[in-house]
Amino acid sequence: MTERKRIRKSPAVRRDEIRGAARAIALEQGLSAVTQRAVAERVGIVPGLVTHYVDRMELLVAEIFREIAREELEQVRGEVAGAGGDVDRVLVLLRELIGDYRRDVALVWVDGWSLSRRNDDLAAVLTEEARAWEEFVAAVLADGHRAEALHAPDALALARFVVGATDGLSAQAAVWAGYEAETLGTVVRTVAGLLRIPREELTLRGY
Amino acid sequence: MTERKRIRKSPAVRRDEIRGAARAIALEQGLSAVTQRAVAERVGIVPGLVTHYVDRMELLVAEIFREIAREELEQVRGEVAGAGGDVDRVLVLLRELIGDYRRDVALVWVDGWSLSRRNDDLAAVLTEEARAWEEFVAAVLADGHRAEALHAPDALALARFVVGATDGLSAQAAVWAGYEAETLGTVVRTVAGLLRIPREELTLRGY
DNA sequence: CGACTTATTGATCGTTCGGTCAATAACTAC
DNA sequence: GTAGTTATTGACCGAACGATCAATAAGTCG
Repeated sequence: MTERKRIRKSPAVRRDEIRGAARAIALEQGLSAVTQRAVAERVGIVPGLVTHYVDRMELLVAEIFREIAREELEQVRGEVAGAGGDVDRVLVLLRELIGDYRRDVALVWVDGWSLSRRNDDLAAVLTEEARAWEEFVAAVLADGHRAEALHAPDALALARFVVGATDGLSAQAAVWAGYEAETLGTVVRTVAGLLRIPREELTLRGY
Repeated sequence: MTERKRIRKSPAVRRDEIRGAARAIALEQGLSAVTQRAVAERVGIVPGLVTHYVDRMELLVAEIFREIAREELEQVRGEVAGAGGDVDRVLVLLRELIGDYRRDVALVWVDGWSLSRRNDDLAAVLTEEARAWEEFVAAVLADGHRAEALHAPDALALARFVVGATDGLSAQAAVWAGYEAETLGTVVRTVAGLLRIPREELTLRGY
């Protein structure tokens, strides 16, 4: 019925199609749904062709995870860079992490944590990306500290706390969504207090 | 070689053996390793016998998760109940959640989050147990608030924050262990600040 | 001791997974 | 137009999953 002529494409294009399909599946149905057959069907090719372009499926999953994590980090990085002062940068960061968090991406992180026990490639990528996040947040905090807009003597330790806490909170929100809004305020106030950001800075911004 | 006489046991005993094996596997190798065959081999029976006692495997996984989560909650509940004052109860709670957290249990929670997308029974249990945790933490905070030992006007919102944050932090620690100790101090100080517990209360306890 | 209940086995089914390979046909280049 | 390169197919493996069911034997009870 739906038998059509086989279309021959350049390896580069095919590779992109496969990675694109894998990425979409990961975001829509989770990392563990990224299977040879699922990717093949989405691209409209035969399963065997996927492995022809992908050494091992485990590796593809790991690379797709990296792609998604990097994308998110760069997006937040952009938002934060666009913010005005040092305090604003921190507040924008928190809003991005909690308020405007992306449910699909949060679920991919959860999958990553769970799968990394059996997928070594994924485990390696996971720690890399987590480190990248920590360093980014630490840099934002350190900048604010240098500018004396906030108090963050040990920026890295604080960053780890912020990243860990927000990860957990977005994971929660992702699974039983419902109270992101009320949580955002609590998180912002908490971290702001930790950073000794003056209370009036928050109130005049509506937190 | 290892063929031995078949041993016939009472349904109750067999059921316990199966649940025990499933629990051990979940803690040692993760929730997704709780399979018909793995459980059967561990008990020393044939795979078919497992399903004979267990309706559906998905349900067994969900029930095992509940067992593990409840166990942990009750253990922490006990520790907290044994603590002296209201402030101490909160500090003990945090120590249990972050410092003395159980790596295997934290990983089971991560697995649960990830698997619950495809296992509805598990998803239901997961939300139940998460609610139980929230309510427990909220109760501890509310008690402290009533006793005027700390400031927690909206105990449930705060509890959700604490649970979410500690979940994320223990998940992190579970995967790339290494900085639990330094994290504990940060978390304790953060939450203590949020609860407006006087600083001297912490210093004289060594935080 | 013999009969009955049922816990237990062993065999089997259908599905999905990752991975391999010869055969084929679509483009390219001469 | 024709030959050659190779992207693509289709047909396979073996392994692991959940699940079902008749046949069997262990323990119990009269």
